[in-house]
Amino acid sequence: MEKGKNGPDSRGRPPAPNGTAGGADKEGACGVQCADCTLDAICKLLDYANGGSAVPDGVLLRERPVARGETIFRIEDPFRSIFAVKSGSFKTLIPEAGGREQVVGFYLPGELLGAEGVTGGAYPCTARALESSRICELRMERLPETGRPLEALQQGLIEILGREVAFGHALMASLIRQSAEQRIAAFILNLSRRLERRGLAGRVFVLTMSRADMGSYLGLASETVSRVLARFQKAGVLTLQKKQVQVHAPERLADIANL
Amino acid sequence: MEKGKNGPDSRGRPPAPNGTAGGADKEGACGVQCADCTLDAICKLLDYANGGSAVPDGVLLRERPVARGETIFRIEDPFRSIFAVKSGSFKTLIPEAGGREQVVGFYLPGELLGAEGVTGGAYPCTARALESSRICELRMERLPETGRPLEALQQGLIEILGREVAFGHALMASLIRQSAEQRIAAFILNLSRRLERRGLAGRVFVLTMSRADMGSYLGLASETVSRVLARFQKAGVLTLQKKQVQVHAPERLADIANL
DNA sequence: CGCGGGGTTGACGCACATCAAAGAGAGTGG
DNA sequence: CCACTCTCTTTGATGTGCGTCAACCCCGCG
Repeated sequence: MEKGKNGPDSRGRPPAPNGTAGGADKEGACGVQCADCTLDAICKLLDYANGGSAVPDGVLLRERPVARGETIFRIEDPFRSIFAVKSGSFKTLIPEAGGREQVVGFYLPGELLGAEGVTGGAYPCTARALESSRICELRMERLPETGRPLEALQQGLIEILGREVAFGHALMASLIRQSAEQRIAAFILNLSRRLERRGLAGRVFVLTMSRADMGSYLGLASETVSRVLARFQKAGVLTLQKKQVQVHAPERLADIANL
Repeated sequence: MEKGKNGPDSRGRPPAPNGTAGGADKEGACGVQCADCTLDAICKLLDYANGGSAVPDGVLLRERPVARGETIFRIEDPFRSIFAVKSGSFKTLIPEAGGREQVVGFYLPGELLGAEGVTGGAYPCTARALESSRICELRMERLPETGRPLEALQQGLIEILGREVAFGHALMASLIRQSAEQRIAAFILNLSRRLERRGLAGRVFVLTMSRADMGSYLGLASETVSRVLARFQKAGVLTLQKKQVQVHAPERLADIANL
């Protein structure tokens, strides 16, 4: 359980209208620095890290705000860009019969979105913001304009995709065959670790997605998610008030998840 | 219809083999030509396709035989090579608590094994032959010796990994939340299509893995796999004798799987 | 103030895991 | 060539985790 994709972010305030002009809020506390972003290696390569770039405009778009509920790409859209989450959180989903949607991933600050579309020319899923967020966009189709050697860029991509694949395997192993308690324990723990890896708070954070989203992702009914979380709270493993979780005993979660 | 799980692309990694019937494994009739192998683009690039290669020996090892039950790489082994299945079939697995093992993938002729290890420097799972098989091995660490531009090789890798990721998503969507019948129908159908894509027989083939392996992969008990297959047979959707399956009504399978 | 969506909680039933036992090959040894 | 063992498969009986249905609560919003 570990690698990849799912999760919320650690912030706490749901929706700010639009562009919380950063300051008065804790918005600052919940994003990642470039140094903690997965896209950083590529940004640096493009000389974007220090601003004085000779690269044409429009190849890398920095820090665009995205409103809660906004869709940044839709399934079947032609593949254009890879996105890095700078703050906030996203889910990816696949439409299902009957108008339902299956959540296939959650993305936290510092993680990359859309790399799955690099093959096949189209995105295999839809990506939607769970709260008001900020993203960087790397327009793949315009990379050749930069005149940079592609080799290092490709190397970066390979790293990213390789991690996704390995994570996917581990994830499958943890979902299939596990009880509801095990899945949810692993999920919470996973979120916690991913946040900490980026230098964010991993013991106290906000579950930005709905119980139904979690359930869809974990293959459980939202009622079950609710019940299990209540059980965890009763057992003193964590505390939750509304969407905010505080993890008291990560080791007990690990134990439940049988890691 | 609900989740479409395999859609247009359908690559993947489930299981199955094809092959030889009967008791001894002869793998003659069930292999793929180089033209149908995923590694082919890279082989060609190395001039291996036509034999007259200036590339140092030992970079690409061709057609090594592998005995049933043999392990070609183990979890945590340092990453060295990517393997292409030329004939036979493999499973990949992750050890679980309690000595059990979780099957995370099946690999058929023409498919690639081990690409997941390209990141992180180690294989994230163990790969074992389900029957006596043949593989080609591409030693990644020695690629630089070839003096070839890496760009095209990398491009190939990106394609491969991208497909894996997309497939993983679709797979998750199809496993989570589906009934035993749906999972098994989708599984059989997936095998069938993957075989056909490589020019092998997709209506009659051999399930080289055990029911327990299938169950592990699909998140079901082996008894359930057995029962469901029997039910399918009774319904006239397929016939099975021993490990050999004959699919009579792929469209009914698709219907059950709700594709 | 009334409406609607998300969350919690309870009752009920079913699909599937688990336990158990018997049958079918396949490999081994005498 | 025939017992013997071991593994894999099948089939039956029993139990239970969690999905489904339904009611209710809480909160934000128009």
